[in-house]
Amino acid sequence: MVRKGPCGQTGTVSQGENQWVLHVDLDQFIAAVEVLRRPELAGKPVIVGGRGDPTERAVVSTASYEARAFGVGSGMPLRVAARKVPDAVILPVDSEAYLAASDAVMATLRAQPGATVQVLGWDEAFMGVSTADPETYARGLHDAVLESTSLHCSVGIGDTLVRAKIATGFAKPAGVFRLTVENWLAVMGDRPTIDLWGVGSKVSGRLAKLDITTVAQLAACDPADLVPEFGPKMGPWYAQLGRGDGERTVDDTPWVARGHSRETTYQQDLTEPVQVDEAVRELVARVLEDVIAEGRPVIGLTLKVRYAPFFTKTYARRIAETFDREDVLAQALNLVGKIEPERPIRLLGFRAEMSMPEEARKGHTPTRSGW
DNA sequence: TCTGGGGTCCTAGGACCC
DNA sequence: TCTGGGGTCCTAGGACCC
Repeated sequence: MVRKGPCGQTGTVSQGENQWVLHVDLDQFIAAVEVLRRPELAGKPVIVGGRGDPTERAVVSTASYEARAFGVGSGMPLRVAARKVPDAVILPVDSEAYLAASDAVMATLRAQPGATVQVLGWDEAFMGVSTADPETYARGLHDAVLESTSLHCSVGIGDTLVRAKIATGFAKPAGVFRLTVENWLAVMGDRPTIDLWGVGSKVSGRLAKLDITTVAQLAACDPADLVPEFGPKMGPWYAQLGRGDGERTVDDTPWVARGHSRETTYQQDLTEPVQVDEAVRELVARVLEDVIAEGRPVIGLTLKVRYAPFFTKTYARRIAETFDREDVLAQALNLVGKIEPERPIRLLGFRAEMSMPEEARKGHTPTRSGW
């Protein structure tokens, strides 16, 4: 499915001063962590999702290779997955275990000499390294992670963050792949735009309406031509993405959250105002726990409501900086007044936006740092 | 088959001010 | 009495990522 091995590039190193971006991604991270602590699961179809109960409203977080062979993938309703793989082992999500494993992996990456580490999520990170031989460095990285955590990872090598990130897809499983300006079009040119990091089904569809279906076509287009469809920022940005260009520097500035949110899908739709009131109080309390732990004032609130079956509305409000529990709760309950009565509610979410320290505003974000 | 939970950023349109 | 144009703030919604 994905190409493996060396990319066959020839000639000189393209990077000045041997600076490289590596993207490290753990293989089957969640399933691998579960198998580590229950070795008897090795080789079996393992599905992790929700509370591990396939009769509940929940989706698959990760499926092992054995389960994927049956057509199970992330995001699929747990109920459907269970039907596809009748003898699957279905496990509840155990975030704390994954976080602990993640911390061990990241500590190993940071311990590499001369490395700058930018964490992207539980199971992946960018690394900035200086070396004349990035492939050897990458294999050493795989071995170091395996030795310290018993987990396998794949490593993408690139001259930009975007190329390194996409390269990892060709490195899996447990391999190394290099993607630079020199082989970008040869490797990616004929592929559909949706293969790009940051292009999903909607954007690839809108690009197709402009007769842009491949990465090569996107790379060749005039950025200005995309502005009418995508706006002044996103238009040129998609064109740049098509070329694989973008940020080249790995930034290890600590990440500062813009806000915190909690949301819950109810196993039975809420129909009574009393239930809604109670549910919002509970969400607000959970969000405030996180906010108070950070010690930063709240400046905005958003209430998200999914009316059954699948119609979502958000109600937002900017507020005067406050740190007061009762104040936030009162204003949240005020937003509840906007909810349409008489409609069953399947999901409620609550988000608090926090004030940002001026110097942290530039701090990178976990998922869009390379943009 | 019936769709989680935690994030980020962008855009459009209305309100308001000068 | 009716109206331009620019700027900023706010709300709602959309798209994407892990």
